[in-house]
Amino acid sequence: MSCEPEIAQAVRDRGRRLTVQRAKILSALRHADEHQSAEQILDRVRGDDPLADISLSTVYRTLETATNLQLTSELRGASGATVYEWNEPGTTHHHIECSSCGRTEVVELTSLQLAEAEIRERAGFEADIRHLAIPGLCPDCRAAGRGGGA
Amino acid sequence: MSCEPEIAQAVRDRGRRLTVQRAKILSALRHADEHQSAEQILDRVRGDDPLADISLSTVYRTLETATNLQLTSELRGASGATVYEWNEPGTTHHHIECSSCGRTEVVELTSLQLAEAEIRERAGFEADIRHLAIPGLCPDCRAAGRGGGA
DNA sequence: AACGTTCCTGCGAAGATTCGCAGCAGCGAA
DNA sequence: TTCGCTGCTGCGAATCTTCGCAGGAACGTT
Repeated sequence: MSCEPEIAQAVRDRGRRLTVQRAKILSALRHADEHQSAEQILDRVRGDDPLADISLSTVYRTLETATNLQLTSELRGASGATVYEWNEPGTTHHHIECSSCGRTEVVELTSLQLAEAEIRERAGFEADIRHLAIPGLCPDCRAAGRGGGA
Repeated sequence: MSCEPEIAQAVRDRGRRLTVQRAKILSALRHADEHQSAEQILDRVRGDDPLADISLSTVYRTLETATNLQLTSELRGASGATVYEWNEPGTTHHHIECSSCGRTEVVELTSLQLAEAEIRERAGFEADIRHLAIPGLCPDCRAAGRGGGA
């Protein structure tokens, strides 16, 4: 894919080594249209190149590294599933997940930028609120009276 | 402890059964001064009553149930640790966690209430933003140039 | 106080994620 | 182009969390 040089650049610019494994893992995630689990990413890598034999540990480690480098985001949903997604630089969006049926929706939230400022003031932390998993109740489950109470 | 009737009430009010296990687990968490892992809660239960033999599965299940009932909150930090805490009714606070050194800080954030309204408008979800784990960089690590870039 | 219906629990197994170690490979220097 | 340092990978083991099943217990009813 044509964007691989970009990925390579991004990794090296941050002082890390570009390995074939990293290139393939990040490329697979980048070209996925939605968030992916570690296992799904590995399947994609193998689909692109059946000879690629990358271990699952490496997938986890690469994604951890890339998340620290802010190339990707890691979302640990309340349902227990951990998924990853590529960060389009400069973009922001949040995942709201129904705690009753598990459905997730992607939303852009401008009000969260205020929270970053508030955190900086109150705790001195430099918060990174670009991609958050927020629990909630979807319209259907709310209408059906699920969640919350009995 | 004197508050056990309260816990019993809270569980029964929500249509669930009050078992000795639930009472002990929730009581242990309620009296802890900070968030606890499942293992730590089990240790506390055993500390209070060495005869108590509660399985770890039950701790996990009880906390899952209690979280759905909004009696407790579950925080899955970016560092991978999952911890639980008792919800003081009507209170709100957020955990900000340094992605470099792992230190966490508790902050009250009023600006997040705006986000609930924004989510309701844009996605129709009823978000529950009372206890969130937010990634960030603590002042020390920021000063030391850790995290973020190279 | 006894009964029956469900919900809960404990156990063991399965699944998911992280860790430790030895060897390989990327990248800068010569 | 070759060399060397150090970071990265693969593997297997350890840890954490969830699941499925069979038996036991809570609560409403009688």
